Amino acid sequence: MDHTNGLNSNETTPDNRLGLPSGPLPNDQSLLIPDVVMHPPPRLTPPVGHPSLVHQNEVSLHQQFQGNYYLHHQQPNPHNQGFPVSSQGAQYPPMMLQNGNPSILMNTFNPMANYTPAYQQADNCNSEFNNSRIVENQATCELPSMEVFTGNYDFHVNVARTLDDSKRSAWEFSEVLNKLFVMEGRNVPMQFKVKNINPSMYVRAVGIYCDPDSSNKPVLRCPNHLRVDEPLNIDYKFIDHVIRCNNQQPGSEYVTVLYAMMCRSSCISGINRRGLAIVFTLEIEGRVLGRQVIAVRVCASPHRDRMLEERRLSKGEASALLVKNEGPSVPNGVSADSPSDPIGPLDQMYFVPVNNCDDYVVLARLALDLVKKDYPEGPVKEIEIQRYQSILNTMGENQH
Amino acid sequence: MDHTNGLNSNETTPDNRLGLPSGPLPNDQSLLIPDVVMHPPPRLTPPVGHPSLVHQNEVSLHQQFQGNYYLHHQQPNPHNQGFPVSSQGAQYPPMMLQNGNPSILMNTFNPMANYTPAYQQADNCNSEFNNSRIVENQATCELPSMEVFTGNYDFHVNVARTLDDSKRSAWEFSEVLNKLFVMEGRNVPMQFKVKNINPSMYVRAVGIYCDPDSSNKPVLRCPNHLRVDEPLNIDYKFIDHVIRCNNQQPGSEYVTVLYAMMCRSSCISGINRRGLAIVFTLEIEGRVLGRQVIAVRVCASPHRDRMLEERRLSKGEASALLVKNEGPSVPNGVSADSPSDPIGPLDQMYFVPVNNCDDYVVLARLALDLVKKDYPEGPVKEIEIQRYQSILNTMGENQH
DNA sequence: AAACATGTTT
DNA sequence: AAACATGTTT
Ligand SMILES: [Zn+2]
Ligand SMILES: [Zn+2]
Repeated sequence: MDHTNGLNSNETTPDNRLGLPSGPLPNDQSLLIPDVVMHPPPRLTPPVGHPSLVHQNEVSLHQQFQGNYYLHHQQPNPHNQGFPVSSQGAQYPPMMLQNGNPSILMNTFNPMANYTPAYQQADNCNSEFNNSRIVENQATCELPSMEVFTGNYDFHVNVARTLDDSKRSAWEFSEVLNKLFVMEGRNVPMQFKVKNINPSMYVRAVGIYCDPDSSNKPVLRCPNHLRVDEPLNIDYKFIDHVIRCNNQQPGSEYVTVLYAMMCRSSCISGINRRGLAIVFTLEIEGRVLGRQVIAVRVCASPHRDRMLEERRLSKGEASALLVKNEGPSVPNGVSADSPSDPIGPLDQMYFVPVNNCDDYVVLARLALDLVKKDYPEGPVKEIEIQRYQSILNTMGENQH
Repeated sequence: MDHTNGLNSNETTPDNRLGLPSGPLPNDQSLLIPDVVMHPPPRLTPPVGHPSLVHQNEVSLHQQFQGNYYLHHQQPNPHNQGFPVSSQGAQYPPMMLQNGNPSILMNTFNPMANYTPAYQQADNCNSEFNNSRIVENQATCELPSMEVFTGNYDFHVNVARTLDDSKRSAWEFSEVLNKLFVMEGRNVPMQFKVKNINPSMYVRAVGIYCDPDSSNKPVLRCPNHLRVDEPLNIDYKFIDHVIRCNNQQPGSEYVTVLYAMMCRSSCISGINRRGLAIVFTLEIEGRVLGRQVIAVRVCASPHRDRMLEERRLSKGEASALLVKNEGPSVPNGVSADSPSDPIGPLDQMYFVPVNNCDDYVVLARLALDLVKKDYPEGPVKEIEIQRYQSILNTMGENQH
């Protein structure tokens, strides 16, 4: 099925109709809210995972968050969909270590991905964050990938267990369905694990419809919930985003981020009973390092509906259900690597930590040479070459 | 229960929030759409009904619509509710005979009614119609009366029977419940019978919640249905009105008007499952001549829901249902008169047809004298005196 | 028309 | 938690 015809659609977003603030680039609504102090990784140990182009130390997850670092919280980033005034309810709270060493970016970039040049709306960005790094990318494109891969940073997400063991708890997570059942507007703690965390990493959360007939459409709030007089819409810029990131909590084992779903799965003229998933991507500078997907149902009775769906699954009726309305129940199976490529795995980024300026320059020059030698001619090669030349210029390579 | 505190509420209407057109008098959205040629009454015969102040001929209903006359169609008239920017989803298609004889208005006016001076928004009015006659009145006040009375003009309304005898017809009418069950947006023909029709008469339709806790609130469309990109909202001025009058059909027995309900009874943030009724008032110059009330449920399955409610009624569960959600099931019982008063029945208007200018003036002078003699001192008396003096001025009473 | 889906009331 | 209310799918 070809969904690229969405490029020619005349879709408009309700925020325009309702006179919500829209800048010259309405698709980009990136936001950074004030930082929260967290802990940096104390030491780096050799990495595990993809060997190519990687020279890096590893830090165990137990040690990962023991220092002080900032966890930046970035708000929904709509994607560039190639047609006017259409946005996506996406959220990506970036995790940033502020005291990281300088690193050389050894990047493999998927030339086939729907990559959109970075642009930002200044008024959506917190000045403390170098938001030029947060870009539209394949995670926010018209048809975001739902392929799960943990990547070299062993990216995992886990829904925290609710403390309410009654049958009226605000959320329940079905392991067998890999599906979150949650009431509208209730915070759910999501726990992210990342090995070898880097200061520039962040997690992006993008809502996507499971049904291929809808998965090229952005997940936006319904007209009812868009009412500007809704208490929860006051003093909030992204009232059209279904996924809202409410804050984040530091921890020693993982980073916990609170997400709330601001529409029901049944919301009329909104999600409209379509199956929904959240795609979490671990990213750096717009490159996807890992991806996790969780199906979500936002409903009034999470317990009842979870029981019904699990019963249906066990009765073998799941296939009909999942194919039609819910989409594939987001297999928990994980591939450690992203799709392979002549020049190495795509869509991933690796970092070579160095603790002095001279070595940094030496490694950057080597990386530049490798790109010039190994990359096929094309825009990707040019971008990568520019990257290293920019680094070398900055580091005073111009001096001699 | 005292509902007058609604006067102090800070309610606002969604049309303001959504930036819909709102004139300096947002409560008044009177509209007249182009006239439809119908038939005038061929002759006048003596009247039946309330004797006081009535000198008039009667025309049988069979003869009533045999000539040519215009049936004006007027759109929802919001009421003045005594607080800012609140409007009511009201509709009143006026029936006007264009070739009627001049008449003296012998009016009894209820001094206790919440009468609001007439004002109009020029751009809402069809120029062919003297819209200064269509006013805010007690039918559009904060707490419109739901008392049924046929009045001296024997005002009756009847829901046309659907031609679709399947169980999926667009509407069904329950006689026992006096309740219309209708799908959203589907036209329902309402048949109005009026004895002794006068060219200035019209029918107003106002939606009202049956539950006293809500009956002082206007019946407005929900945010979902207010979307300006809804096809049915294009080129329509009153998208916030639940009751839409789609046209009217001449007939020899009665006037048929098509009404469509533009929200479901279940619409979130709108009717929100509250019981609803339509109050039809036969009026002239803002005076109420008769009133009929029909309960309405706008739903996806009119047949099923009618059966369920009728079954509930027969099981004696109706009382609980009706009191709580549906309100009194709008008794079909009818009183021919409106509440009595020392100077005669209130809220009704009678017409003395005369076929020459001189007699018209004589009768008007007599009416003036009667008002001066019998009416208690007060604003009502002043208004009535002004009315007759205005008539006499117009008829050249000034000449001598 | 019956079964189902899904929010609300009891 | 079960029953009910009410839109949708079969
Ligand atoms: Zn919603
Ligand atoms: Zn509605």
